[in-house]
Amino acid sequence: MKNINDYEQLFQVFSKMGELPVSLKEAIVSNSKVVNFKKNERLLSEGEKSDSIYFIISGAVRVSYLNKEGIETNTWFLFENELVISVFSFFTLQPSFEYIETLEDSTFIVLKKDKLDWLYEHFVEFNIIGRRLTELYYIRNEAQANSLRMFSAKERYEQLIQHQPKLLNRISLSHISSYLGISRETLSRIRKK
Amino acid sequence: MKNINDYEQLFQVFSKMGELPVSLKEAIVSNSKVVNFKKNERLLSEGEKSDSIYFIISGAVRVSYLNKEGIETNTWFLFENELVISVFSFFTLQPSFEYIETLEDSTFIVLKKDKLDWLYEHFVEFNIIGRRLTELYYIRNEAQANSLRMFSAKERYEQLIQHQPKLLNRISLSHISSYLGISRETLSRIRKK
DNA sequence: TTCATTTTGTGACATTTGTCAAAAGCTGGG
DNA sequence: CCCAGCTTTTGACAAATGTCACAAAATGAA
Repeated sequence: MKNINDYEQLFQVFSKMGELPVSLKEAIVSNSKVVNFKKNERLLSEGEKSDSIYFIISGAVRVSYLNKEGIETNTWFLFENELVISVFSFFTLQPSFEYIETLEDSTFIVLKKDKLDWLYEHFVEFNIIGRRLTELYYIRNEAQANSLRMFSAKERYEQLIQHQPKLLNRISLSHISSYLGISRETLSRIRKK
Repeated sequence: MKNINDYEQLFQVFSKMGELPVSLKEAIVSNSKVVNFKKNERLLSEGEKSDSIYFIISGAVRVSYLNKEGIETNTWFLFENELVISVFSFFTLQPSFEYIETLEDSTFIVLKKDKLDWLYEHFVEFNIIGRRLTELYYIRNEAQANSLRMFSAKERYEQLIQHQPKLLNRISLSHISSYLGISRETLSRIRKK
């Protein structure tokens, strides 16, 4: 089932971050799996530990949680060639308050955390790649926090159109509204203008 | 001027993240400096590149930027035993939109980015420490973004009292208000109740 | 202590955003 | 093609938060 070509995308992403010797590539392949999920299936539920990292070969996912009124709040949308974890749970090993769900039929490479740790240990240079990728996702996250602090609902929507237009094609507006930190109705009214 | 004892705090923080051999400790000392800043001095201004990482031995700083109306917006407050950079600028090497300013007289260990990269290169296990620290700060940042999306102004203030009460002792309310993403006046009214 | 400066609090009002209920629009399976 | 179920839009109104102007309080230097 596993096909070496499935890994080409992953290797390209990793190679941009640092040295990726063949021995490390082989170790990644032999420690991971390729899995398929249908649309609206869960990779992770609330209360579980996020013990796997997913690389999206194709498809899309959302990382979300239920706020105190039980309303879905989306914190991330991720697409092909991106990595998915529940940041808090994965890094702290504590149960997740978030869940992860596919938005489309999707194919992933999945690597268990203990295997990842094993790779970090046995291929010390792999820590460079891990560090750089963490930095990149961190920057994206910070941009989100700043945007929420700094801009009005309308401005946040305009920024999204500018910087992440593909979201609008692939994600429903109600999902986007909670990502922007506003209500469904407010987003609808912003768009009307 | 540089005293080996100045580094004890830093070494403790690093040691919690991973192996810190003596040779690496020595390399850190010989590649960094200890510097003092008075209250309200700038470590970094807008437009400059954040090319140094600061470890706070004592004191406090804020990371801030001016929003489009020219109003200060604070994104981070950092205290002793914490590390300070302008995340975006430091990781991307692009000019910073943020500035970094001391809130109190402060003492730092300062390490230039090129020296840090040299350390990462020559002590590969140092990447483990760097990766883990990046993960920790990432988690904190994500908690901020979620809080801004999920909670009302009042709730965000209550969370701050619960989780970071020391901020109230050391930081002015007007600085805290922009950190919480609300106006000075609204924070004042929330507090009255 | 005194006074200038900075920070914080208040009132009145404007604006933004949320909430609830219902209508309209869209979509995929049969 | 049609309908059930989902998503989006709309209206009316409520609540939260912002803005401006100014007053009060706190702070710090002389």
